[in-house]
Amino acid sequence: MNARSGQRLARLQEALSRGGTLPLTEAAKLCNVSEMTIRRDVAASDGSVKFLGGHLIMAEDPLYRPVYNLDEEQGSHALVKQCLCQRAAALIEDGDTLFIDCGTTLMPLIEALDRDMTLTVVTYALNVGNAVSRLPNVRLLLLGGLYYSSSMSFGGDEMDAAIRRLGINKAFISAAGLHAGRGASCFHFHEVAPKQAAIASAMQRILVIDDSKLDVIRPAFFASLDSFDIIITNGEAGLALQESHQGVAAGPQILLA
Amino acid sequence: MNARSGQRLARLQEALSRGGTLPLTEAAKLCNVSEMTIRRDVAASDGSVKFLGGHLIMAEDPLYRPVYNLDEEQGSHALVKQCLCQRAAALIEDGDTLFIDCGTTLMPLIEALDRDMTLTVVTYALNVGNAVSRLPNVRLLLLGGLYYSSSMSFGGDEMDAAIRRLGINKAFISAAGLHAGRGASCFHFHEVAPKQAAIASAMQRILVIDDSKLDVIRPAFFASLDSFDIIITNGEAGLALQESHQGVAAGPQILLA
DNA sequence: CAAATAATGTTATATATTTCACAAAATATA
DNA sequence: TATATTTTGTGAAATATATAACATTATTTG
Repeated sequence: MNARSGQRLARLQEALSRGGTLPLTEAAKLCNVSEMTIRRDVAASDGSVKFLGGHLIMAEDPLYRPVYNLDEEQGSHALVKQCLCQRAAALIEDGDTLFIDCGTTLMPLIEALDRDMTLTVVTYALNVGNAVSRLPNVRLLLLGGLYYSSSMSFGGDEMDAAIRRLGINKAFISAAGLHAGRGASCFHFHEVAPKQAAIASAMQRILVIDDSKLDVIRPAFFASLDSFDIIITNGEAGLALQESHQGVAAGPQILLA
Repeated sequence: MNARSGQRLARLQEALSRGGTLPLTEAAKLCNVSEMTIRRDVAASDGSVKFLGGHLIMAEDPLYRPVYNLDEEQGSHALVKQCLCQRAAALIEDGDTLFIDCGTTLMPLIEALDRDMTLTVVTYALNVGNAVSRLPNVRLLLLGGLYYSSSMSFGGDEMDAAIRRLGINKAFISAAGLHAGRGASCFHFHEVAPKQAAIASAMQRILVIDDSKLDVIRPAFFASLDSFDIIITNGEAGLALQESHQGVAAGPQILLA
């Protein structure tokens, strides 16, 4: 990078500082040089500006960008989770206050929310918070605390009490395992308190869990099967669960997506 | 434009709502459809999203941009803010517990953090939380509550007490205005409590503010000039402030970046 | 001022993206 | 259930963009 190149880059950055894009042809005119020279300038720069389709744009710092994860875990079961969440979203009514649990299972639920409904979402998950923060008609209550990157969620002593103070209509709970006898379990112990608090204080408790997690046990148990009003699942194992609960008055309603 | 197309577009707009670009391949995966379908959706849309070099971007039309976009503010003084934050980062020591205020001013501070230091960061800002959540050596304490999209931060009754319980070494505070007589002010009233709590409980209070905000008054005052130990600023107005505090024993130390 | 070096411009080539036309699938309608 | 309609997927052709090699123009330096 030479002396003039730096000056040109500064000029281009200024032009881009308001956002938007600058066509390469415009950039070349602006600096009174050829398009090739602009290309070379950008290539030699620190990466603050870059090319995209013949236009210059400000490079977005990945550090600033919220985690919008379509991670590996989600990838394989993405379709299933989407189906489960569509079923779950149908339960939501205008004005509801929802609790949305951490993990990737319930992310499609946020996408499936009716944009015209006025809702309040309570969560202790950063990924959920990020997604919900973009929805204009949804009030977001993020329960903070110490961040656990393994589950992209927060934990802390006051969380339990904070959740119990809230009037939650519907609690959408996720789990890493569900066993007919032992109940629902998760990987991380800090999730237990908020999950239990949500189950305890919500009017309606809905477990959303795909069939790969049925008949599975994970280190931290947090609720019995009967703690839930509705369990939304799928597959063979889901059908088996549904049939075993046929006619049982007290237990949860099993919905297959 | 058909019914599903609208849903997909809404999802894509959400993914793009904070700026940045989304590769067509990612967009297709996100919606579980082919790239061609995404192309058709975008073509049939009202123009709020468009293509550029195989990536989706938000159209620069201000009509479609978020009502109150902090990104714009960030761009304009990005270079200045980076300098200020570099100066600020030099004050940080291994093992420190830092309070980082909301807004865009202190975002470059996160970038400037020494990756080898073990730190704890306390914040009530979602954008700060997102950025810090990616740093492996930094413990993140995000103070949650009701989300205010205008400042990308949280507010709530318990925040004040929560902050006062913490042992904060250094509080990095931002402001929308600083006036020699009236002190520091910000736009949003919900920021007052956490800012004041941080100032009250921190060992060292550092105000980071660019010169465009000097001699400016904003609706919510939160601290007098003397509340700060260090003020990091720049420019002519910064120099004037520094000279007026020359030899004053009690007041804050003014650093120019 | 001429040789050497650096910077820029031009052209051709390689690569990627966009468009188009049609086939396949899904959905709606009779 | 069969038929029409809509929606989506695929691959080839057209277009645009990115890269690389070399020619040209400035700039420096002895």
